[in-house]
Amino acid sequence: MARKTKEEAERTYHALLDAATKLFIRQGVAKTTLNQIASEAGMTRGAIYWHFNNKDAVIQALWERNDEKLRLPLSTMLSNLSQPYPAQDFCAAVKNLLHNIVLEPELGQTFRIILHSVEFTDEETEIQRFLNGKWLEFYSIIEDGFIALKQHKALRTDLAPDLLTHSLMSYIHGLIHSYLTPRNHKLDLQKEGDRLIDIFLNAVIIDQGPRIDSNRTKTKISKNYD
Amino acid sequence: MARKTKEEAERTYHALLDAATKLFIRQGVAKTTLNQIASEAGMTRGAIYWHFNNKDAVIQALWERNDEKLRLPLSTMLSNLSQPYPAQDFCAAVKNLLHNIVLEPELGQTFRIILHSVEFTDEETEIQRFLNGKWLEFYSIIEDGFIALKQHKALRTDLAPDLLTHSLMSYIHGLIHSYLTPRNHKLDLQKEGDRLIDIFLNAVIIDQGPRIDSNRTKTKISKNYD
DNA sequence: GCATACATACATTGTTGCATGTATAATTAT
DNA sequence: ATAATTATACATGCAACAATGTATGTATGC
Repeated sequence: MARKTKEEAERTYHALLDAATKLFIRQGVAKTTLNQIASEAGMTRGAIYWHFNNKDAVIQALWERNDEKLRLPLSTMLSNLSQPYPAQDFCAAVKNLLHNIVLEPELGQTFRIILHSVEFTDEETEIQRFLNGKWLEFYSIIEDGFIALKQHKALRTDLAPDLLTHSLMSYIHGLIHSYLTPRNHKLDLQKEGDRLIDIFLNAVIIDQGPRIDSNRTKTKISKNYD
Repeated sequence: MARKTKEEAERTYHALLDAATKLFIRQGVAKTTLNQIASEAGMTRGAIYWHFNNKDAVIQALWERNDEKLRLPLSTMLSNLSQPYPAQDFCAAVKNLLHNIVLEPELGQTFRIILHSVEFTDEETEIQRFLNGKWLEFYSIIEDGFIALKQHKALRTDLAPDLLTHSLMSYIHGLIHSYLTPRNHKLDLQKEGDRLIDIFLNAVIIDQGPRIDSNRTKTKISKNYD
């Protein structure tokens, strides 16, 4: 077929990723063939092999398309912890992360595909290496946040920042995973996300100057609920 | 070939599951063929198709073989919360769950396969339905524990038991996932598991009568490490 | 004698990767 | 400005393998 303009080519690129997302969500990565993806996008397999090397490269591109939607806000919010009560900002940054996933469908779907359909094996694959790199970026961002909190004496615990980072990331991972897993009894992250983050963070960080009881704290910290 | 005795047949059954575990961990479920599993176990595909219907059935059997190692201890511990300070037992039960995963390699490997290699799609597959059922069992066990704690006024928060259950399960899921994911910068669940559970549970449950500072609590609660 | 516990063989299907085709956009030369 | 050239953005076709499911064989335990 005829050559397209650069803009048209980019539109096909995104159409392919959209189609892949749709099919991956519906029937899984393993059961989705490159032919199906192409058809769903109104193309043939030639288009896919032009834009990507293989199916894993599609997944990788899927993440790269949504990466900065998550990383950028978190990074900027956590590196600008305001002075009187930095823990407030830290808390808000984490909540904002969940908000983004809940409010941006494409981001949520991409996250779901990554969480559920990428195998982590002992023989490290390329996409595995890629995702581990991305994970490490987030790890560093959050750890820096905890380190800053520690310097400002805003930590309630004596646990080391790296352990706190593992802990928080595990919690966030679990919450998102629970939210994105199709089950009858699902977690309503939209409604309860802020509260669930409050529970955890109240255990480790100090919200403002005076030590506050956790019952009263809850209403103080969460400004998004009444 | 000749027919085997029942004991021999059961040994092949387990040999097949062992082989599957080994290969799934090394190269992933998707890239592992039934032929490879059979060869690894010193059998042919005929043996697999005799014992299982397909690859998903192998995974399902893998979980069933390890299911009670997790569910039974948790269930018994959480349904027998001792009276003066039930939160202590609750905490111990959760820690014990992590201990089992850390100390029993087969259990950990099985968990890893389930976590990383089973796709959860919108078109619900059979193994998906199976695992969702298992998840619900654990959910109920833990929720019952929280309900009991609430009745004994051992909850520090006014959050509903179902939310607390989601929260704790997400956290545990995240911790285990982090521990079982091959990465350079991994979480040492063996060393830090108890501490990480303490952090979280101290935020929501009351350990014993008087309010205790979280620093001292750590050494009080964890009896398994010194 | 019947069911069991496999091995073996086969057919079928599908998917990947690549090679090739091709029409046009973009670029360069004149 | 226009012609020639080249790179682009796919479509199409093919070869090849590989994996699954199943059907059938078979020797033996029960």
